[in-house]
This record gives sequence, C-alpha cells and structure tokens, in this order.
Amino acid sequence: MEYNFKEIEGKWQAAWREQGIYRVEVDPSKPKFYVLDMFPYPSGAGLHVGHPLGYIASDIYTRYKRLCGFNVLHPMGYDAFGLPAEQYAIQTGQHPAVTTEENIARYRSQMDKIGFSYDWNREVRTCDPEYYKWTQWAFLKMFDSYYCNTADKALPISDLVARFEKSGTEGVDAACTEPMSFTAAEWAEMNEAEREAVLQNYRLAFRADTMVNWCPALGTVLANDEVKDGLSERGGHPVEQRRMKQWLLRVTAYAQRLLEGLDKLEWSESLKEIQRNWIGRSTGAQMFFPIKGSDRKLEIFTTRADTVFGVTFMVLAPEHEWALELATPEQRAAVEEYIEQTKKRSERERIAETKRVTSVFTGAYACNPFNGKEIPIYLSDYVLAGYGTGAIMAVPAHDSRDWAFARHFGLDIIPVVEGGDVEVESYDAKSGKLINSEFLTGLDVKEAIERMLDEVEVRGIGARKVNYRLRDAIFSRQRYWGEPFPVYYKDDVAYPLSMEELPLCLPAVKDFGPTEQGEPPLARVEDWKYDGYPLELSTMPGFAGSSAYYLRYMDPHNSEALVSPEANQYWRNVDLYVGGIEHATGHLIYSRFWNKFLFDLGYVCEEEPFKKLVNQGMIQGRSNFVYRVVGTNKFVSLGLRDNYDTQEIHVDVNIVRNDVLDLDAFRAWRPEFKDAEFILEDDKYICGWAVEKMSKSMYNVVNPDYIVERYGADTLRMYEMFLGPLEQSKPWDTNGIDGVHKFLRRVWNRFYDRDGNLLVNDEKPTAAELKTLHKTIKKVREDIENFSYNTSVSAFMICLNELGDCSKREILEPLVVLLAPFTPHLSEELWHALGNESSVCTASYPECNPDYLVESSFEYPVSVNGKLRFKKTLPVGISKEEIEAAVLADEMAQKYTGGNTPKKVIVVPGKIINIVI
RNA sequence: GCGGAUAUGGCGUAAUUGGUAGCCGCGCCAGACUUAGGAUCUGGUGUUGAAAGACGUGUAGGUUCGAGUCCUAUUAUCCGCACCA
Repeated sequence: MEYNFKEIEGKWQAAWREQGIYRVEVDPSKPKFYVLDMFPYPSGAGLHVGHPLGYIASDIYTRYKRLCGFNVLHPMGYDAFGLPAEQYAIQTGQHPAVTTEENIARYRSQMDKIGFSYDWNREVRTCDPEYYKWTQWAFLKMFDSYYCNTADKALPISDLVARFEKSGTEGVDAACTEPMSFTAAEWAEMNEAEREAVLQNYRLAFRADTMVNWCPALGTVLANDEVKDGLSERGGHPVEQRRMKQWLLRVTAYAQRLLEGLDKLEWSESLKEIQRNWIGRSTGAQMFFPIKGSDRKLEIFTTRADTVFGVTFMVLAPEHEWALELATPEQRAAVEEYIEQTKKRSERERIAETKRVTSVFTGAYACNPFNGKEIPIYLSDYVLAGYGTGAIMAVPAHDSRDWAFARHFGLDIIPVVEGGDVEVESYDAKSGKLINSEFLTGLDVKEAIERMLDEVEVRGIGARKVNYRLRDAIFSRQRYWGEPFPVYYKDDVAYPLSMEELPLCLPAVKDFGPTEQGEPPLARVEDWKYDGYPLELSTMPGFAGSSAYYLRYMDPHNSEALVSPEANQYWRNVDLYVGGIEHATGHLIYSRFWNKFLFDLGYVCEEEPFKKLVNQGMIQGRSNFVYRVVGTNKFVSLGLRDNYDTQEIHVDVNIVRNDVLDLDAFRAWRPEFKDAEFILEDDKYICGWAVEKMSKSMYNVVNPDYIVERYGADTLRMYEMFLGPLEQSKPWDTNGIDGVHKFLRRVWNRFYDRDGNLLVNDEKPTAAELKTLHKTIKKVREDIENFSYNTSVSAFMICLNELGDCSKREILEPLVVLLAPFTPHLSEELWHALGNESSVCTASYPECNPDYLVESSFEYPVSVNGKLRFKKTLPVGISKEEIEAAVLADEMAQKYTGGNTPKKVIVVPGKIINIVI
C-alpha cells in the first residue's frame, strides 16, 4: 500500500479539530511551558515557504514538550494593524478591516495545512476592539505613571503630585524630558493647564514637542527603529527631521534596566549585542563651560574628560536652543542662515554628506573651566541635537571628527595624549600617557579619566553622567488603521478617558488618506468627540499592539483584565520565543519595556517577557535562469553559453528540477516562449542559478500549499528542518525534498507491504536493533533540546538504514512517537495502525535506556606519531596499562615502531591510542 | 570607523567539543528490476595515484603526540550600529 499522505493528513487534521486536542487550560498539577511564535502581519501575498520555518520549529518543540508531560501553551494570532493594509485601502478604497479579514483567512488555511498544534481558541487579533482595549488600557496606565529613579520603578503620577504639593521638586529624582525646579508654593500657584504641562514632563506616556522622523510619502511620523539609512523601513520613502507635538513613551526611563536584564536572558549573544548597541550606554561627565561675557554656562557631555586641556573650540547642534541666542550681532545673519539651511536638508542628505564639513561661527566664546582659556563656539550639524546635550567640547587632537573640523577651519590642534602624530590624523585610542595637561600630565588615559571626573565634581564644574543612545519612542502615527488614543483635549490640554470607557473603538471612515489640511484621517469623522471635546486624531503605531500580546494569550477572553493574576502566575512568561532577528531593536525592546512597566505596577509576575529566544534564519529564494541568444528565440544551456552572446532571464523555479529545465513546461509558461528552441548539453537544458530574496518578480517563490499538495505536510515539516541549522539563513531548494519524502515512504513500508497487509510483528528485537533505537532516542532528544533539528532528521534516517527491514513492534512503536513532533500526521496514522485508541499526542516520549548502549568491545584507532596506522579491537573496561600492553604487543605496532621502545604511549579511553617514538 | 557572525566535497551540511574529517541528504556514476517513469532497489562517489600512499576544513604562522576545533596574524562574505562626543 502506498503512503497516501493526502488522505492521512486530511483525516487527522479534521479529527484533531473535532476533538479540540490542542486546547489547553491552567492545570496546576502539571508543569507549564510556554512556546510562542512571533505572530504574523497578514499581508496580501500569503505565506511563502520561508514563513513557516520558525512555526515548524516551535511546533516540534511544543509537541516534544507536551509528550514529555508539560502543559504547553502554544497560541497564534495576528498583528493586524499597520501600514500595508492601509496603503492598500488608500489605493483601492477597500476597508482595511475587510482586506485584513481576507488575508487572515488565507493565512489560517495555509497554516492549517501544515498541521500546527496551536490552541486556536486563544487566537488574538490586534485590531479587535476586545483586544486593543488592553493596548489602550496600558497606554492610560503609562499616562498615569512616572518613573521614580530613587525607587527605580514606575509609580502612580498621583504620588508625584503629592510630593509636589508637599515640597515641590525638592528631593524628586524622576525620569523627565527637561529638568525642572519649583517649590510647593509655586506648584500651588499653577493653574490646571500649567500643572498638566509640568506633569507631561514626567508621565511615561506623554506629549511633547520634539524632533521626529517625518515621512511625507507615508504622511506619518516614524520611530527610530522604523527608519533605516534615512528611509522608511516600509516602502523606502525619504524621512526628514521635523519638530512636532507628538505622543511619546518614556522608554529611556528603563534604559538601564533594559540593559541589565539582557544578562539573564537566554538569547543569542549577537541579538543581545544589537540591543546593547541600540541602548548605547556611555559613561562620562557632564561639564559646564562658562560663556564669556555672560553668567550662563554651556552644558556638554563627554566620555573623554581627560582631554579637557586639548579643547580648542566648542560645537553646538544647529537645533540647540541657544544656537541663535549666543550669536553676536555681527554673526547673527550667518547663524540664522545656517540654521535655516540645516532645517531644509533631509536626514538622507545629511547622512550622504557626512564627509562634508559645514559650520558657522557664532561669534561667542566659552572659557575652559580648568585654565580659563577662551574657546570659540561654532554651530555644526555633525553634532546631534538628540544626543547628550547637543553640545560638545571639541578636542581635535583626539577625535577624528573634531580633527577634520579643525583642519577645515584652521583651528589649533593641541595633543594631550602621547602616541599619535596629530599633524597626520587624530589619535583617538584610549591609551597612552597624558601630556600638556597640568595635574594630569604623566597619567595613563584610564587613570586620567578617573582623576578628572573626581576633579570635575570637587570643583563643582559638573558631574559623572551616564548617557544613552536610546530615545523615547514616538507613539503617534497620523494614520487610520491603528488603535485610537483614549484621550481628548480641552484647550489643548490632554485628558484621559476613564478605564470604564474602553475600548474607544476606531470609527468607520470612507477615505483613508490624510485630509486636505494635512490632518490624520480621523479628522474626517465628524463626531470624533468625547463629551463635545475633540479626541486625539492620530493612532498608535504597529508596535503598540504587539507589545503585550503574549500576556493576552494567557487569558484571552477576560473582559476584566489584560490577564488575570491566576493565569499570569501559572503561565508566567514565554519560555521559548521563536522569530526573526529583524525585531531586535523594535518589538523586542518595546515588549520588554512594556512588560517591565506592567511588572512595576504589579500586573505581571515576571520582569522579562521572553526567557529564551531563538532567531530562525531567513529562507531566501533560489532563482533559476535561462540564457537567450540575443535577438533570437533560442536558449542555450548553461555550460555552452560562453559561445554565444546571451541575455539572462529569470525562469519560474517550479518548471525546473535539479537545474534541468522542463522544456515543454517552459514553452507553455509564457506565450513568447511558445516556439522557443534550445541548444542542449547532454540532451538537457541546464539552468543557471543564484540566491536572491524570495519574491514574485524573480519567479522563485515557492508556496507551501504546493509542497503540501505534492509531498504532504509531514515531508514539508521535516524537509524545512533538514535544510540546515535553524538560526542560519539559507536558500530554499525544492530539489532535496525527495530524500526526506523517500524516508517517510520507507517508514511507511516498515508497516505495510504492497498489498496493504500490516507487517508489524511481535518478535523480540535483537541487541543491535535495541541499540540503534536507543541511540536514536538519545540523539533526537538532545537535538530537539538544542534546536538542532537538521541533525535529528539525519539521526532518523541513519536509524532506518541501520534497522534494515525490521518491522518489530517493540522498535517501531517508540519510533513512531519519537517522530511525532516532526511528522504528526504520519505518526498518528501509524500509532493507530499499531492498535492504539488514543491520539499519539497523548503518548509519552520515549526515553533512552543506557543499558542498551553499552559496548562490550571497542575498536581503537592506533596512531604512531599522530598518524593513524591501524585499528585494534579491545574489550571495554580494561585498564589503561592493559590497553598499552596489548597494543605494544601487537604485530602491527612492532612494524610501525621498528621494534623500538616508544617514548610515550597515550591512551584516551574509548577514543584513540597514540604511540610516540 | 566600531561591534557581531561565518568560511569544510559539485551542492545543503555533519564531526562524540582537542582524537579515524566529510555522517545524512541532494546531485553524479555503475548495476538490478522493469508496464521505460522525474519509479523502486543495490553499490560507488574529497583530490591525486595503477597501487601502497600522499595531500586535504579561506590564507600564513603557533601550541600539541595529535588541530576543522585552541592561540596569533590575515583575507573574504554576511549582519548590526554609525558624525553617539
């Protein structure tokens, strides 16, 4: 009987659905395990063969853990709000809710065919009001909180108000946008709007006038992680810097905890490193430089306090708030012009022209607080407004950017650290002895930095300071398809809706583009008002809905809370998270922030959301090419194309097999190739190939539906794992799939003969067969734990090769369970064929019995001077001395040592014997 | 520029973690069967050599009885960050 995967898979998928076999509930009698996939954005293109890679890996792990006796939470949902659905809506007028619904249905049907063990009862969709109610809830909680640096956690804003009432800002150490200082009396004097303005400075969700990434083409602002090289990540449109009033999340308040938390996580070093870089902690000093002829002091940040005697000028960012004020009357016009010019340049231009030095002199001077030397102050856009204080002390001798600047404008370059030749280039290294530096002279750089930091604090010039590269997350999007803000305005003062009024539902609109006035689409909704007051017009960004979805899965139908304490305390956090590395600086930062915030407030019991994280690699496309002889309809095979003048054309990979073109299929592929002629080699047309991104335009998209149709879900699952290490990117190549499919057929053939008779018998297995089985159990278990699925597939193949035509029940039954995480449908069918009534999903995973692995003898490779010479079989368990004596007595050893007594004999028990002469 | 990763047959990969390099699969070669298929089965397949053997894990050194694995330098590819003071 043939292995009829189609029938088997259809049958069991239906049965599992009917039985609700993957439903899970809180069950304190069993240990829990939480396996999560990064939920997909349901795009219109559907899934290609690369998408399920991570889902298959996590499904295997889920099934494995379940068979090992864990109560496994393994849910799936959709990240359904976002730009593409909306862009599509603008073009076609179709409501995003409609297209999203269609796309979800398609995704679901594609996923269902692969046999995943999700508990669909727990599905979440970020665009569902019952879901985004809790996104809005979290936002309001953030609005209602501030970060107390003393307690090192988020606290209710009412606490802060109480402190202001009692003693003003005295003794308050809180994360804020601008440092503030006022007394209790002053606070008491303030009106409501003024107080709110103060509180906005502290709230964790707050509104501020800041520089933002504005993308004119998308008509919205974007967060830093959504911008790459000055272009929007979605669509690749130019992005410019603009000052706008926006909602932000005070992620920076958590910078230190986000950094420290990484150490405890089982994430790949590279991913942790990406997050560390993104957070970008640097330690140094804040210092104040008095301005000449004024009592103001310019604040700067530096990591190289030791080089202060080498300062020859200062630079402000053109956006610095003092930029214009500092300008002397003679320089004012030039300064104004420079600021204007900088504003006009897009982020992209600034990046492209990083080599070009542009600047203007303000006419003002500062004094070096250590030696009183006068230092000219310049503006230049190489200093960024958003980092540090937007102002620097320039040390051209030891900073390459300052050096270039000084050279360009003919400023002094004073070396203060020995080691380089500052005439040629700056010496940036943090090593060497200090020179020309008064009390620092003679010290090593590292000592000098410490000494200087002390001195700065003693003299009251500044203080030690830690700076982060991480910015607060811009949280508004001037778009339609996102969560509405539960906020309304009275006289431009923001007021939150009450929790009872959530969800604030997204109203229907007809036109999804921005209004003529450039306002967000919600401006078209006439009654977009609360109690007569206007509601916020922008919506939340994509990362809002994905920041806490893993918590919602724990208790998805709860209308009283995001997650009940009972559910949260049982499921705690995600034990294994599988997804792409592309979320390193976005979702994975925001989620950690969001979770820490909810942790501070006591809503969740774990501080980190994702304990272990595995990044599956990307599956690229493997494109095929044909070579048309220019000006003809003749196609020349790869090996012969050098003899012709050819043009390379992408050809559909689905009509190529092992790089051999199916000629008839090619003629039928497109009308212009109907009469194609071929120049063959060895009667075949060999195609060229290349690894490219999997995309329609390259004709290299492979649809999982097609593979399932042709080979079955179990083959697809196993082959995707066999392709290579999970974390590595690799091209999809359908060619190799036969090997895996053949393996499954061979498993089938252990059970049934050609006529459909069951071959399984109750004969006792031999020692060799048991050894093979248990070796495989050991290997497969280890490999699953290590996510080394490709080698576990190999182990299965080796196992079957070694077993030959063995059809003994005692061997096959455990093997079927062992295979179940990989090939659930086939295993289920065979499990029932063996007479089991219950599902294979409820079996227990086979355990390795080491007794079967014990060897009675071992074949030792014997090397002489490191070179392998012969092999000697010896019983296991004899002493090193006995082995040595046995080997030395061996005829072969005599031959290779020439009868000489060896200098040394090295015996590695169970491994190798080396004779050194 | 800074940081991270990778490099092994024609291809995807493996190597008990310092111990017989190339398991498993694809492809290729040969054979068997055959209702001639892109089926199935068996054997072979790193290079070189008639063979014994020699050579062989990006390159060059080093440590070691022994190195794909450890150390130093170097090259290439990929990824992240990037006027971050």
